[in-house]
Amino acid sequence: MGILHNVNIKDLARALNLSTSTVSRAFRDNSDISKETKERILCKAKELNYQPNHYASNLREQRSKTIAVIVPELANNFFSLAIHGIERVARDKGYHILIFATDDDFEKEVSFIRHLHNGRADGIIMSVSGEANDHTYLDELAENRLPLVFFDRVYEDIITPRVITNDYKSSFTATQHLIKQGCERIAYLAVNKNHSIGKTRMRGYLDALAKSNIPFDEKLIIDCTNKYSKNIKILKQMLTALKPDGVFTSVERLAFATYYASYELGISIPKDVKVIGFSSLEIAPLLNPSLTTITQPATQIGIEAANLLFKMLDHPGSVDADKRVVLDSKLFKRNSTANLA
Amino acid sequence: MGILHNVNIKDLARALNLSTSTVSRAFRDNSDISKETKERILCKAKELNYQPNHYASNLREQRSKTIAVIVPELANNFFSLAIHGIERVARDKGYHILIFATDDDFEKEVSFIRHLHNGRADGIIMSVSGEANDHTYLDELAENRLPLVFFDRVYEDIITPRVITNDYKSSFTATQHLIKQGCERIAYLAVNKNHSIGKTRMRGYLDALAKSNIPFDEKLIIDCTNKYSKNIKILKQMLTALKPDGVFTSVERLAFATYYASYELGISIPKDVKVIGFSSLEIAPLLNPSLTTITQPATQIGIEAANLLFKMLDHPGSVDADKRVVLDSKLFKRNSTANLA
DNA sequence: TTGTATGCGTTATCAA
DNA sequence: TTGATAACGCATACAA
Repeated sequence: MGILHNVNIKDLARALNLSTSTVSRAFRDNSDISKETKERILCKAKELNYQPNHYASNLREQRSKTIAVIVPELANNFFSLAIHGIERVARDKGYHILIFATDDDFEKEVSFIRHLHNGRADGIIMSVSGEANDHTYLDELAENRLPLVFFDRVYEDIITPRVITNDYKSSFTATQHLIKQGCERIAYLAVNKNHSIGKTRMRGYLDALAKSNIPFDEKLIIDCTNKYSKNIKILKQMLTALKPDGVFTSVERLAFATYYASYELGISIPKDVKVIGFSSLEIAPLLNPSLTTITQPATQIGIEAANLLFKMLDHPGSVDADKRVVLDSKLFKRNSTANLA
Repeated sequence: MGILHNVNIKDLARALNLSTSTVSRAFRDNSDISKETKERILCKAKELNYQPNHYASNLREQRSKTIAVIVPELANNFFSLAIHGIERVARDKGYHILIFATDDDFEKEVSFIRHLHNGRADGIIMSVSGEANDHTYLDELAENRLPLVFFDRVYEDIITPRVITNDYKSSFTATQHLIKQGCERIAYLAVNKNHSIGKTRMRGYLDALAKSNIPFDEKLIIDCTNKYSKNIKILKQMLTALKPDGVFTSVERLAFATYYASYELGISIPKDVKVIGFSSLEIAPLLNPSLTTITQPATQIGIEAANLLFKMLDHPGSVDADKRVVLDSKLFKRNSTANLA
């Protein structure tokens, strides 16, 4: 390793007997510069492995050409795919992305957002952590906060563009599907009942029950956690005590937990209990039994969110603050909700 | 949105009737400054939401406090977990990570690496794309290239610290396991036979066959691709034409493809063919049938790689260039290799 | 077409 | 303990 003196624009200029401004011009498109000198410069630059210093450029130009992506967690198929979509758009635009995981910790979220006002990112794409807190901190920054786009998990009362799916409709459809397959005691599994997404999805569930005149049993609404072992305990308890014939999980992870709990208890899916869940798992067909899913267009959500942000960056004012893009999820019927009767 | 003039150190200094140097000192630990002024400054900073400009600091300090992570792909459980490990260490150190996915494209890898010599990152942690190419470009940068740590997929001939698993041993064990379960015609599925990891894993397979006096049939070495549909075609062809009784996949994705192909052909796992694969899938027990895996300590690999890099950054010269950390993978026997006889 | 000079926001050196 | 000043590497306005 040793001394790390990367060659800078001065070195390059000296090596070419040119001024730094001329060299600088060779790397920008619009400036006046003769073809030959430009080629000479680019050639020498390659030879010396010159790379314009990112920090100096950004400081000078007052923009970073990077966008920050804040998500609750990374080990999650939905967010992986969404980030992938964002990354594709960003790359096309010559931008980089900086990823932050809040681990569903509100403090971290606030800290990240505040921190980002140091010029490190030109804009933010975020899926929020929770909303049991006072998040008006976003409004406090309002006058000069960074361009911000929400996706999937949003704060309803913060007015900024967002890309979401039709969670109410999807939940309604999912619940109806369970009912059609013969379920009458359907448990609803949520991680955080107060989360905007948790609430919306639950409304769909409740309304579907009502429409089919199935009485609502509050005990069947189960509040789970983010801890695997704790969830298994909760679910085993739930499955034995309440004997549901259907389980609707509002989050992918809880579908897996339901499988594990059922295995341990010797409860058969779908014979004893049918399972449906929101999930972006690509190998859902390979599960035992294959899992019926409501699948969000995760990559597309990322793409739309990025497009929205870039529109805001490229043409300030061109995107209404209350703009919302709503995409449709898709129901994939598989064996975990098969009617064996 | 509007004008984005973040408050800078000058604004803050003016608001306090102090010089910028004094203000700057308040944010550094070692400098002399009176307790009261420091508190006054920090308080006002909070009030005005002042964040030291990241680019200016980095330009001035000549270090970025970020490390770059280069991986072949992101939609991969192993790399997700490894990145997670890296991120944990980096965060503790007050560093950020910048993630780059090469999509197994060697050109991109070269371009990323070159690009990173613009001061954007202080070091690089990388899992390489392929090695069918001339990658001595890394050596060309050698004199003043960034501190670099390889993990999992490495270039054998580039001398830099690395964190790997004992792939030879794991493959040997995996193949032996299949043999013990009664397999005699074991197909070996690789994505790139020339890849360092592909080669090492294949040697383990070959030696295990030899040790059990099972003749080696070259046709059973299958070179697959990164395209799902193409792989399915290759595997269906292979399963029908060669009738293996065991399949050893050197990459997670190929195990899934084998499942799909078998489903489509009506071939039963594990009755007709047993399957084992390298995989970091956490829900392997939920597959149909549950998948026997060789699982690498992915998160730990990331942690070790990051620790190594930070050691290099903190104490230049303290890590030998040929340092290698070797971790053990673990074999999880499940139903995909069950002996039903 | 090319060169000179200035400033982006910060920190370190030196002087007060 | 605090302040003035220069420098980090680059890009632009302006001069040549």
